[in-house]
Amino acid sequence: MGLTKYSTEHYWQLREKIRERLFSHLNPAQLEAVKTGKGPVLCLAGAGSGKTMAMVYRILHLYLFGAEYQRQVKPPFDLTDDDIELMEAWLQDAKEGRITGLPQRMVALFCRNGVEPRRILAITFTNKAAQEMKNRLEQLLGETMHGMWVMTFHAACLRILRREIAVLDYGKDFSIYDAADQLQVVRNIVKEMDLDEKKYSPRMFLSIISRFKCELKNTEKAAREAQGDYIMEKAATIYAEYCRRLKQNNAMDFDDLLMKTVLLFQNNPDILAKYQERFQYILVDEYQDTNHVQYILVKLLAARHQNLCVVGDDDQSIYAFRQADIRNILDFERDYPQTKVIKLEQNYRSTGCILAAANEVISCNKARKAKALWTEKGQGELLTIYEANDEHDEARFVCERINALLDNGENYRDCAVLMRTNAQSRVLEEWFMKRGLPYVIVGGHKFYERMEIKDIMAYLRVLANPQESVGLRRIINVPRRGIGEATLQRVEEYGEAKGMVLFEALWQYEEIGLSTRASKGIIGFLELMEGFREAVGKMTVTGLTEKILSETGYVESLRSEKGADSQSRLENLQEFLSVTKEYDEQAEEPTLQEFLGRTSLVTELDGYEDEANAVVMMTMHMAKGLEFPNVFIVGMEEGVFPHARSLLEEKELEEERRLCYVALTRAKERVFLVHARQRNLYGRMNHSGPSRFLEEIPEDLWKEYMVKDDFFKTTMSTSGRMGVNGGNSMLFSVGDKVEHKKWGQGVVVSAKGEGTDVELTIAFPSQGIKKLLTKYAPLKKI
DNA sequence: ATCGAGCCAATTTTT
DNA sequence: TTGGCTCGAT
Repeated sequence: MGLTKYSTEHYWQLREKIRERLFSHLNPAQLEAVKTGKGPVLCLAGAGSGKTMAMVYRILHLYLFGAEYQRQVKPPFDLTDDDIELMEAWLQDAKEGRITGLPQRMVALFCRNGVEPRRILAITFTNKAAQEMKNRLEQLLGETMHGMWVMTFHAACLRILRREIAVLDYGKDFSIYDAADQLQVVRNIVKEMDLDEKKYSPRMFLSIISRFKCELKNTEKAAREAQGDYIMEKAATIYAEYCRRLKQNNAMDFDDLLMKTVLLFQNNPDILAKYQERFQYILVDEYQDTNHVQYILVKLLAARHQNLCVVGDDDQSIYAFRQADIRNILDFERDYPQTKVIKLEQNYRSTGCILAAANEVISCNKARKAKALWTEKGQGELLTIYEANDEHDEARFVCERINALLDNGENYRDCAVLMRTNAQSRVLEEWFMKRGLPYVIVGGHKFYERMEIKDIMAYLRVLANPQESVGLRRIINVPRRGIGEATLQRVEEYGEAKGMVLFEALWQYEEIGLSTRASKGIIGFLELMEGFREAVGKMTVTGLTEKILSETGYVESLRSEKGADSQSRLENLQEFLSVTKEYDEQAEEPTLQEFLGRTSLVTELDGYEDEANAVVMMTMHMAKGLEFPNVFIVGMEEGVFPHARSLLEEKELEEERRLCYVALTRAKERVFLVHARQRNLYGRMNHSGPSRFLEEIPEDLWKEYMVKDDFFKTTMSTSGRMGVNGGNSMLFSVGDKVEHKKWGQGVVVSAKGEGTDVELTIAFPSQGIKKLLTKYAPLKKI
């Protein structure tokens, strides 16, 4: 061991060469973002400018080479000739274009002069982004960076809160309420206050409450500021009651996770200091989307070391309605005077025409940081604008152009249809089905929002946290066990009077004096729950879930229901069980609590990519961060896009314009913009002119598409063919031979229903006749 | 307790 | 036009 042939100087030279080589494919701006490890960095990353790559490489650089690269006096003590040879060989390979990952040994040597992973915190908004970052780092390193936190704001806060639960006035098994749970609580309050639900919608109050929390307003402050404004006074009252109930339920909503973490830090300087010391290097993705709490949270954590790198694009801020505050990014330099501003303006995604159009549109906004994307790509094709007769003609046009693209060698999955609102998808879907074009809708209703999933989750939640009444209320009579609304009201009233939560009050069923039937139901329920309670901790989450599903009779009651609906619910439950199984197997120390925490912070978006080859339809909001060779933007009319609700306020209009910018910059090769002369909205025919955004695109960047074919060819024909999209995006017609995952081969006997909910009747020779929803069933055409 | 008719409102939604 | 929700009849 020890060095023989080589000088220490040689080691440092090699290391430097390797470092240069590793980052050699980055452009100068990206490189600067990567190498500026110390101090505040504002990285303005335009659309398609290689932002994720810059972040990933920045972390890699910190890990391997530290924040301030410098030659050390001594090489690692255990450096050997073999190591030197390894480094030389790697360099040789790299020169010949064979960079794959880094050899373990090299990583091990280098990282001794780097930043410890546990000092790094990388925050994203979505699980998907966090996962992607982790994956790419893993790919480069061939190992995971243990101790580093790469996660969403909410996940990070949840972890901190659970760790610091001791100083929090909360039980350690607190539940996390999602939007539906929140709404339920507000609705109950509004009802009890005898407010007219029509005039004072719970939704509105909920959004005001969310704003209070995001602005870190406590109930007193909210009440003080509300004085004189009737609605706000009511809102403040509801806010106070809402907080009280969540507290009583030992529950937090999404906003609480952030707000309580900030409060925790503000009230406990020692705890804050601990995390400041731990996270010496902080990265924040999509900084333009941060709201006030998130802003403060980051500010607190970064205050000590100021090694804060935020990445974002003010032009892509499209979540103001979720309290995202664009000032956070616009004023970053003011907040951190030492800031180094780095602009990533080279775009690697779109053609010149697309980029020019996007630049022109966004330049109409006033509140923005000046920047101009450029590309080395050629001009590419002109954008296409089509004036459709109506929404059907619009959909027809999209189908037709996609078919043309297909003849051109493009794939379905290379095409995306972007719209302003979800409702616009209906007509498009109809036409896609008729034309036999496979498509997927991204977004829409989510797995964890399905009734059966919410039910089983509610059981699990209540078992983890019996104080939790919203979940309890949900499942107490599911499946039916004769505990009706009237009974519940009485139990609740009793509980309220005695200061008990619902679950405690239930135990007092004798005191309350209920009907025999109700009592029997409650006893049955309590006995069941007792059985489950004993199983918590002794069984795996999967085991517990199965126990609940069978002993409550949930599965049985679904089975006895006929129809495709209950069938798909059973399948969803099966899917849920595979989620629990995966968790049980993969988690280091599986617990019910952790499982719940994890799943409540998960959404669907995390992986539509695996889907089959199909056209992707989604809202423009959902498209952020994605890219497609061909992008269709439909509904380019005043009132639709920009949306009618945004026309009054300049601010909102600018947000719509940013949305347009986001939509345009999704495209790599081609953009098709469609507006309709008339459109059926809410059952009424509407005539609106072309979107102002169309007028903002210079004429030399687009061409108008003219109809060549006969109008009658474009009207919908009612053929017997009934197509459907599916998880697999397949189309089925009567007579098709199909293969089902479980039941094997069969023949489609009939198809009925509309939209995505087409129910197929399929004859399986071995299993008999089954009714299935294509949407959910694991079916394949053969 | 449960189901169906009728009424009303109607963006976007990373967690 | 749709879907979500309330209220009234079984």
